[in-house]
Amino acid sequence: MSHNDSSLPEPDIGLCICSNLRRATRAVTQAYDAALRPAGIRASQFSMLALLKKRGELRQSTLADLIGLDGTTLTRNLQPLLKNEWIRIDRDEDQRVRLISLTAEGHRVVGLATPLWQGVQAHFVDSLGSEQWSALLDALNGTGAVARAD
Amino acid sequence: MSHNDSSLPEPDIGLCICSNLRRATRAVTQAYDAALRPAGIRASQFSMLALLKKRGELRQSTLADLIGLDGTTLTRNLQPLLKNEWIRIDRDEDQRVRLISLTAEGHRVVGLATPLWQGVQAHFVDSLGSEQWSALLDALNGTGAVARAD
DNA sequence: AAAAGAAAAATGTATATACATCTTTTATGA
DNA sequence: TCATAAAAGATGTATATACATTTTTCTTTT
Repeated sequence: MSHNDSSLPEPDIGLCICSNLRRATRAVTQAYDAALRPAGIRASQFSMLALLKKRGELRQSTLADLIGLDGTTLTRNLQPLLKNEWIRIDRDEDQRVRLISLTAEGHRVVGLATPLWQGVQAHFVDSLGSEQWSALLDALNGTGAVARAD
Repeated sequence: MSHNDSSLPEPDIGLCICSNLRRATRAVTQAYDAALRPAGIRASQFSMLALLKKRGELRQSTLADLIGLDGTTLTRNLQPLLKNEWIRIDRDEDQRVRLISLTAEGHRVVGLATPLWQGVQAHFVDSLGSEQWSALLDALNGTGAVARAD
């Protein structure tokens, strides 16, 4: 068995906020993806489409801000949605701007997926209990705020 | 502005556990990646190398379990570590099994990265406060457990 | 000992993610 | 007006992620 090079106590990597977040996110994403699979949509895609349904047409950069996604990542993430014809991309008067909106197919898929989302979401909320659930959302908001404050 | 197709209240996607987790994880990962950049290593890579340093040689499948990573993902994630010669992959007596261990370079990089990790981790813990910090870790453990219980 | 089954990892394919840089278009300023 | 700067996206490149399937090796069963 190997030892530390110094006599200082090694920090506990097991408490790393980043790796704990990433591990939990992998597991939760798999659960949501599995629940949404009958609708042929993934969790990350559903969050974009549901936002477009709620807010209507959005600038691409606004969509990126709202989801907290790097702009270049959003450019890539829109491609599968386009390929499935769930969204439409139009130009603004300002020719630099792209306006994203749901197609009829997109509305249909969100409608299909929404009850599936409700089911898995309710399962998590019930299992956690509403107090740990809201503690989680609070902690995530706080943690994200710290990260973005840098 | 578009309305719901039915008169049922629309569920609030803003409270989706999955999308909130994913958003926070993106932001936090960017902060940890930025902090570790001077050592030439990413957060997800650091968590693997730090685990190997702590535990010594591990079976590939054990490593996957410990990080909570799909086995096929780990196969891919090991490639950059191999390319940088931070790890070595040996065969067990059982020729199906791969044994992963740190090289001298790997130890060196972990040593370089550890104080950087400590810095960013301390920043998050301080900013959150220890109570919200432990609430976060508890909630993440609970949530991950729910996800894996399916 | 040969066939069938199980375990471990790799491969094919698709999506998600971000940094550095580039292109296009609009706004500004001398 | 023309040059320069700024805004909005797209592209090149690299990593991260998982499902379905395949390959290799070992174990079990007959």
